[in-house]
Amino acid sequence: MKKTGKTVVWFRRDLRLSDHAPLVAAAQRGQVIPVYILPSEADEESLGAASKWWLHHSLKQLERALEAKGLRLIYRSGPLLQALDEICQETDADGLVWHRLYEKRSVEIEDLILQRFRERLDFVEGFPGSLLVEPWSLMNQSGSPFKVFTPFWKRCIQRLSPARPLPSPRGIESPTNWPRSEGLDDWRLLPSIPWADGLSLEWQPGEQGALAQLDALLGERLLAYYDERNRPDHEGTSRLSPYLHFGELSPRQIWAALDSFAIRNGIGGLTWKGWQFVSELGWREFAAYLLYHFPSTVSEPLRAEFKHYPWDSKKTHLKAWQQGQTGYPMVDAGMRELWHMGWMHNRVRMIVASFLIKHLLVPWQDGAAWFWDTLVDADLASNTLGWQWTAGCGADAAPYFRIFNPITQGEKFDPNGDYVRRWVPELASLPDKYLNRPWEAPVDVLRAGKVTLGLDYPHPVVDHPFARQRALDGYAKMRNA
DNA sequence: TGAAATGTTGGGGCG
DNA sequence: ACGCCCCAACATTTC
Repeated sequence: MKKTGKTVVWFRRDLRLSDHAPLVAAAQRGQVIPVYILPSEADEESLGAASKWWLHHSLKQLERALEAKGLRLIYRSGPLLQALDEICQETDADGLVWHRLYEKRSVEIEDLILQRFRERLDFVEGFPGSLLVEPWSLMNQSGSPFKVFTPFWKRCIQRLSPARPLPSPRGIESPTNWPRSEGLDDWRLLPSIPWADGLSLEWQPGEQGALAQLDALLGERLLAYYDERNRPDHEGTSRLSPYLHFGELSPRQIWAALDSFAIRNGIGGLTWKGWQFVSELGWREFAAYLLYHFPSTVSEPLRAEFKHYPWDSKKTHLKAWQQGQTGYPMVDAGMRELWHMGWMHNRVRMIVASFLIKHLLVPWQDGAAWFWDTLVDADLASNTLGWQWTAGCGADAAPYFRIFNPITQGEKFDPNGDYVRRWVPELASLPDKYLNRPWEAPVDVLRAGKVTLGLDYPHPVVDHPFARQRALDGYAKMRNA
């Protein structure tokens, strides 16, 4: 092997230049060759439509940021191992670095890479950084993985290193000859239907967008987070999830930003309500942790007895849910927000998920698949945890009998009806009293609101008390089986 | 980060 | 003054 000091930086879900340990390490060695490889289906869960849209724009931004440093971003297609092999040979690189990912197949591939390339190259390393804590480094007292959030997170916090985020390296050496690159546009990541127009209005993918969003959070939003995070009618949440998923921002950067915000404003200590937001980062960690230790939970319930739940998967019901036509305004508002934004408020995610699983008895995997396809923040670990949590079959899950009432949840968390009226405009003229229960409205109220049920807006697909009882009966049946 | 049924308490209307 | 009922408000239990 010839020592060249050239290093391939394999970008994955770390589409940023700051706090990027592999990039820093590569820049210290010598010439840097940034590469993004579109994984083949055998390498990774194939991306949903919304994720593809995001990825396209995020890569464009990364490309631009690298250009400003005199670098290019080389595009290649999988299989990953082969593509990495080729690029290293073509460029004479003797180094290969990347950020670790933690899904099962990614872990396996990284092991293979280490085996195969360590003999040939001078420097081969996967860096931590996508998570705050490596999943294998944390076990409970009996040596098995945590299955409950609170003790997991307590240990996590104890373990956290106070390391500061790394600045983006300056004066990176670029190679004299650039290898060939595929064209990003040729990958056709953008959808062919005009669906993504709404996404473009709502989101700014890329590192700059991520930092702007973080900056917007650090102020009133963060101070009010504890009280506002459940209000889908307000901008109460951080909206950092897609940036975190694609690594346009690292959890360590967020942690550090929150820490210095607290110090600047003289609000420290564990009592500060702002730490509620940090615990949301904790749930992200917990999700990745669980998926690492229990990879089968992508498709199988963690609690095995749930395999016997008597699902009733009517495709018509699934479709009504997907299209936001269930006749329950809060549910439909959420599903339409999802379609328009590629995103849904977390409180509403819980409501629509509970509705699909418990009111319609559709298997949670079908809901997870729809979220996977339509969310710009679709994340295998978080999606799996979220759906299993709602279904009651996961770790630290909501008990099965905790069935959200889509009517009262709407009235409680969208008290003025702003959220429902925005996404279900055909009901906008109804008074608050009937907004979440239009089928109870007297005929003259419906007429005044210009609503004809079954025509402008659907009748409820199921009766709530009936559906609730049916779900509970199913639970009893499962336990007896 | 539930909802609904059931139980308890206390004020007020009323005969 | 008293008992009775109703019901809101809150607490507890159950799913």
